Amino acid sequence: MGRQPCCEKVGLKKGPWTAEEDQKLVTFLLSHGHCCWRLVPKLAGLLRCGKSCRLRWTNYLRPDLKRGLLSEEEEALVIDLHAQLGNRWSKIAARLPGRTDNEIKNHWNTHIKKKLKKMGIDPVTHRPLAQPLAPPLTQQRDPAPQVREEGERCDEPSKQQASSQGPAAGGADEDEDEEEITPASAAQPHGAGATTSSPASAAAGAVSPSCSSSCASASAATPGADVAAWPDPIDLFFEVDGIMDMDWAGILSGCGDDAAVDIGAVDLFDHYPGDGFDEQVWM
DNA sequence: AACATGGTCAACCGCAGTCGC
DNA sequence: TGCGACTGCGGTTGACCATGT
Repeated sequence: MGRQPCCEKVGLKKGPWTAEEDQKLVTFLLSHGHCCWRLVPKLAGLLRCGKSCRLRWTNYLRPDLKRGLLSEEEEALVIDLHAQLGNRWSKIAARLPGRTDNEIKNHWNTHIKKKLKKMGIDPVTHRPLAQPLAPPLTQQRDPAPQVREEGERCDEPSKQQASSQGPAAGGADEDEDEEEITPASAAQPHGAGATTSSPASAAAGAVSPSCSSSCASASAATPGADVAAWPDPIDLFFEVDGIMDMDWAGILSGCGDDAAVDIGAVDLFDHYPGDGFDEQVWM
């Protein structure tokens, strides 16, 4: 369908975002939300395309983001989920509150892949590298687990819970996840969910407090590594979400093309005292 | 100290999916 | 039903930083 580029590429800025741009975007989104990304840059007074704004917001500016390396538990969960879902980073990310698909994807490519290879596991199929295709089912089911057996994984199982409830137990969104098992998973028996749990089972759900610091943080932020208990990321996520329901009509009507809404007066940090949003960053 | 190499991560690109007309 | 607009996703790129020589 002959579609137009997401934005007129002329005159639009590309590349790294400046602090000023970030601030404009955040200020705008926190005070007005976004109705359609296309309009955001215009209204916020940015020379970026909407797509770029969306990306910047979701991958970096969202106040609920956790920064820093993935904890071992999170990593293990990612492996587990990857075994079931394949490269569906967004779905995987959905199970890791505070993490973005981009972040997970990067971490997978730079860290996890290597680790798995080192251990002789094919990061794609989650099976032993040397193993010819189509090994017996029994064997297929254990990719992730192996990882753990190799011992590199967190001595503790904690994350497992997540996994255990993760996809399988998940609930709500499970529906799709379950049916949408990917090639990888295809390769993998799909009972993946259930099975995968192997890891999970192995882990046996006991969240070991011992788990590294990261663990702590992980669980803290991830209420419980317990998916069932996971806050709706959405809940956490926003208060801001409310934003998305704001009176756009008003805003839009109030501004023409060139109209960069006067958002200067808004103190965005008022919305996010503390938590994930570090005011310092902006100053 | 200078250069080369490798690793990491933010950002871009283009396609696919969804929705409304 | 078909088309266009828009969003979301996954793959890829490139800049920056750290480490090694």
